[in-house]
Amino acid sequence: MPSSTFLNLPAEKQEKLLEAATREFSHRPFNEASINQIIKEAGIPRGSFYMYFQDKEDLFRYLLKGYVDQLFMLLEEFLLRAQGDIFQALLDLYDFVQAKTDQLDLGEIGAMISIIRCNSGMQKNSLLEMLDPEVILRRLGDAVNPDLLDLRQDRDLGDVLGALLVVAAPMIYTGLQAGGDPATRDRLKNILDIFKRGMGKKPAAQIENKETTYHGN
Amino acid sequence: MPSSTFLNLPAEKQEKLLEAATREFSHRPFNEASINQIIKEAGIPRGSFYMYFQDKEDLFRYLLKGYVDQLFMLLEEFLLRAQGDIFQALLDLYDFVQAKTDQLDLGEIGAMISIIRCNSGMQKNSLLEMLDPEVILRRLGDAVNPDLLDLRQDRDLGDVLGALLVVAAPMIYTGLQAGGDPATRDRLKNILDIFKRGMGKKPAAQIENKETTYHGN
DNA sequence: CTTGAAATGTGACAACTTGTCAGCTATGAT
DNA sequence: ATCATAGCTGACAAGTTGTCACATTTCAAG
Repeated sequence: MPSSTFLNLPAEKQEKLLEAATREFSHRPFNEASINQIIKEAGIPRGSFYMYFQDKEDLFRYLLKGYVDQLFMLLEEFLLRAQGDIFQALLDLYDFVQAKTDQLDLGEIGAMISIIRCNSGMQKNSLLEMLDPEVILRRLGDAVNPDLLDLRQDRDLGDVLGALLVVAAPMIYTGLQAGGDPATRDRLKNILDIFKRGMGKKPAAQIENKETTYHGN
Repeated sequence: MPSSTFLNLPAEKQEKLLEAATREFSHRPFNEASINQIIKEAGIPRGSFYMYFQDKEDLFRYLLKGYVDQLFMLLEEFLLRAQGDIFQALLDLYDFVQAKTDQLDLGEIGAMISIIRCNSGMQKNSLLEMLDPEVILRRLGDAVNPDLLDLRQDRDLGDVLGALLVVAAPMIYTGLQAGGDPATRDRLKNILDIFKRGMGKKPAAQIENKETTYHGN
């Protein structure tokens, strides 16, 4: 978290730093990104930087948090449009992000995508850190239509949303990396369908003997 | 990947380096871990280190890969014991890892747990990187009993296993961090059950017996 | 206005870090 | 005994980070 000192700064100065940071983090992965470079470009002295943020990680998280917030807002919007159908909304989000990929320079989402892409190696899943079920439930719970889901306990909505996002999030940026490979979208769709119908064998087709054929693949 | 030079080294010397690295990485998170410290402790000169590994990340990945391999082997073993029931095997793996937590110093798994714990901040999910569906399918495909699953296309087994591991893996080390909080195990069990039966609303008539084959404890 | 204490800004600095490279030594084939 | 090859080495340049003593601004009270 940035210090109050930073938040009290004129908005213009804040943005200059944040922009410089975005540029740096979208060109070099976290461990290679240089505070020196950022402050040089933002035109603030070294000492000041450490007034504002604890360290590089502090800055990185703050930046990413902002972008993740935007993603959540997008997902919320898609949920509303799809009448609370979370499966549909996730596919819509995938398509939206994918479309933005081709026009990277367009606004905030583009910047986020660059950062994620560039940090896909070691830091790839810093994003996933933010997928805490509690948080998800608080943010999306109201936008989801529970009538479309098979919920049997209070906790189920949180568990379902958590699992969905944990699976969908990596696929969304796998899609980014593959640059719109339709196979990735296909897989996302297939997995969502499997989640919907369940992966356990249904009684109708149940077969009792196990030792017969499951060694050949 | 380490160079062939490293792999040709006397096993004793290799281990000394790997052990030193394990110690370092389980005390400081990746970006703070120091190659200097590692080589000092392993008693090899700086130049040599760069003969063996490309850089710190190269070493870290190699180390982690070894541990992840062990986890896969464990999961495979649990699969065999559970007659190919992947849901049961994941719960068994959770319990096994959890039990080891209380006795950290016991062997390789203990070391792995320390590293994961220490790198839970920024690098938390480097592990997840290794959860590529293709790899999972190749490693576990044969040990899974497909008769227990509702598979409708060739690709479904890979997609199902991929999704299961992506969801279960973070929960397994969330459990680690919480130090055996029973709520985490409960949640894992609940999510697995939801996956089995499906999260989409069923037409009222179709709801039938669910907990037949699965002996949850 | 003046004063002075609190908040903020600053850049030189010490203590690291990393990867490289010119030259060293061991190995083993001829 | 020779020599090429592979492996080993540590001093080094170029970079990194976080700190701290000091400078400057802000602003309320006298």
